Amino acid sequence: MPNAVVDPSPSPGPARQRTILHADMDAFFVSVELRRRPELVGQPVVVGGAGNRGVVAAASYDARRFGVHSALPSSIAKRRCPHAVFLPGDHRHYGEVSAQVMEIFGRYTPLVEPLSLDEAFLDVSGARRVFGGGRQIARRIRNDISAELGLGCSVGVAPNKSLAKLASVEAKPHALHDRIDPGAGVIVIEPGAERAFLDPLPVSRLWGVGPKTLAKLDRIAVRTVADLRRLDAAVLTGVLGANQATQIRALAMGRDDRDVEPERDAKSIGHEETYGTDRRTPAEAHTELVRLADAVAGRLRRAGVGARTLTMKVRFAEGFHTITRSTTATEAIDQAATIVDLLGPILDGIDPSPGIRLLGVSGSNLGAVHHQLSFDELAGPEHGAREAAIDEIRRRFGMGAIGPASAVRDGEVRNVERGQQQWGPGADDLGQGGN
DNA sequence: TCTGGGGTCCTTGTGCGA
DNA sequence: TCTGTCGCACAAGGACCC
Repeated sequence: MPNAVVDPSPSPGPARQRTILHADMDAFFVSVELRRRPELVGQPVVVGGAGNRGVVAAASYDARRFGVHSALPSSIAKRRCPHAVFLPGDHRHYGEVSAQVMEIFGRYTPLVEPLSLDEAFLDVSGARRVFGGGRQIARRIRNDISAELGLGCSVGVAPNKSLAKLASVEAKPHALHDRIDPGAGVIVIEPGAERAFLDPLPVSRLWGVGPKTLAKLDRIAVRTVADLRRLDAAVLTGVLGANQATQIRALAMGRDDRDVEPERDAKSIGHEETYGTDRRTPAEAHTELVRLADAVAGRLRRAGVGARTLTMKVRFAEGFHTITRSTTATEAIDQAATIVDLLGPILDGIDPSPGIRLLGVSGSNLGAVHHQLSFDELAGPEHGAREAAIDEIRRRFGMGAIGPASAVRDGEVRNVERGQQQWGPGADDLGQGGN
């Protein structure tokens, strides 16, 4: 089917009735794995980090029946469902399948805003005349994804993003004790039916209400969206602050005027790693910093940007305590050595002996890089030529082909690659102490 | 039971110049 | 010259999302 020809320009005026879809793949990572391994269909399957510090990325509905869900520590998941099959996950493959899913979305509207690999908002207001109403389009998308990719997808249809997202959750399959409820697949919230849909929902379902906010609301006996809507605005502001109070009150009323934004520039690029065993010496910590800086610099160059602000994150083993330290340079940076030069002294000021379980580096304040030659560089090879050569070698031979000398262990380059360790350290991370 | 990685956005505190 | 305050930028931390 050719790409849809629709008018992407938003009509002026608040009275315009929008039709927003939220499409969300069902147990995406697991479902993709089951396509490759059909013999596992019907069994509890978990994708995630299998190491002692890993978490569950996705659980099949058969695993969810045992109380296993995403973000659950893998150690607990194994206890709850010892016979589950654990798979390590394949971020690159999920990215490829995700692109196919997004291509299907794009057939119905150019206004597709991906939220992650497995979900997106679609503004189909301008596509209704060509493809039918929101429900019709939602069904067609589900059919396309099922027929072409063999995957399940749930879709919420509503006048705004927040409601569409809530509707897609309601449309999803549910794991019950004795069976799996397949769910409606598509749920439509018609204009005028917003409050009837919202009122009975628990407040925790609203965007922006996490564990902390939920606890605050619970203290003032606000448990459902109806409770929240009826609450005096001044009381809510007193509890949550003006900004958050205004925001979640609007959502509780069914109001959300955010547009679907197809293209959003990244605001930061970063990497972080949790180690299977803690790093306890300055030398170990420095080695990890070099690896992370190398990975972040590579991604900055690939994105064609540099970062002015560099932030280092350190999480200590004891108490899960985390600190961040940042520094802002006068110019945008995309070279690993410069990142190490800037963050190294900060790391040197932190005592690793209590045990560092996670180290992270990220760059923000992104912008164009204006390369300037220093005296050293004038004396040495052409500036940027070394990094360009490294990037080219990696493009042709893979990330492990070349890397910082300090990242070499047992004759292998231990580079950091995006998504490589998405769900925690592997069981084989033994640290470097004494190696 | 013990908590990943990649992000965004917000709040609060502080330093600084006008 | 001293003091207050306003706005801004930045740093750090926290909450939240998938």
